[in-house]
Amino acid sequence: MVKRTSFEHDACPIARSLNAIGDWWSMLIIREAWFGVSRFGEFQKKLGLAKNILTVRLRALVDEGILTTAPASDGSAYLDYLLTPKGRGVFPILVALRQWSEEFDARPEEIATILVDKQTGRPVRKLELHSEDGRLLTPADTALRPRPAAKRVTA
Amino acid sequence: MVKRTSFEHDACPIARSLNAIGDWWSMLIIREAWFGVSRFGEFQKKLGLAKNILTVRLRALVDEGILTTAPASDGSAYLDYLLTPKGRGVFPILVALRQWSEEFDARPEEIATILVDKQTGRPVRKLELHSEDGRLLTPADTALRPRPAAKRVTA
DNA sequence: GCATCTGGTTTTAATATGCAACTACACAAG
DNA sequence: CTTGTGTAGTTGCATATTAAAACCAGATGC
Repeated sequence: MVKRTSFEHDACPIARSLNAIGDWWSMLIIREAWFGVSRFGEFQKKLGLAKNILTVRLRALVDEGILTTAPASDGSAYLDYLLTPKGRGVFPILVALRQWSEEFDARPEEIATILVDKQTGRPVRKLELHSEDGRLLTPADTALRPRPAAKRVTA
Repeated sequence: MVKRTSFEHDACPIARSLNAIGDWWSMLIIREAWFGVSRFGEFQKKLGLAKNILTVRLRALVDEGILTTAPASDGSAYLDYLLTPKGRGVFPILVALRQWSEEFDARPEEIATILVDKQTGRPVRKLELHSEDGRLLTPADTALRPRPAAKRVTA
């Protein structure tokens, strides 16, 4: 490849996200972490990926501040990989991916799980985008604008 | 790689989504298509990716039903690549990725654009997840459950 | 103290990526 | 009709990244 294109300095926030979590495994690692998986071996077993890849991915996720390593937790002096707030912030992306599959997948019957409201056990609604004043927005109701110049902290 | 792992038959909807649009370029192609880009050369110029890669990606996206080719549109008898409903359905994922960057990126000042409500020009709210009966849900309010057996169409 | 488990690293092979050069076709000008 | 230019790709090759499998070291278990 000569060099995998990096979007680290791209001005598009989507590209920047992808740069951090847009590869095949990172998102799935975050998904597993979401489910409470925290140990190297557990990730490896559940995802079935090669250990060297897992090593690299975990390190990258830690570098990006999406995971942290905690010295221990269950006694055995090994590492726990835990989601940071930034990592937990990926949740809407996971939900969006999930809902896209649910809506458009060619074989939805192969999908094993559904996301439900814990309180009622009923499936959740689709993600909604609202305006500042609370109106439900469709994609067509939105537009992109240049970011306003950074507002200086009043000093 | 011996073989790039495929999640086509994975039961997890997140993995299935990633299988379709989880690679470096596909999401960005969809983003550009969202902005109205439809021609091969335009994609190539805006994204700066190699033409062979673009060819492969576009074909894959067409195969997956995310894009369609329309015979023409502006006169010149070339192809237009247009989003299908499935492709437009990616919008929430794009928004989620964007908002994640906006919230957690280490250098948010480098982000060039913001998503606004067309009507007021004000930034949109964060994506919201609601229960069936309208309560706003936090990640902790949700759980995964096995998909109920497919409901047969009453026949 | 010896085997085994966990958490990796190293080696090697396969695949994907990217660049550049080349082809095919449409359309326009001369 | 011949040449020229722009679009839309394809092909070939060098290199990077990914993956599998073997290997290894320290901790644990017995």
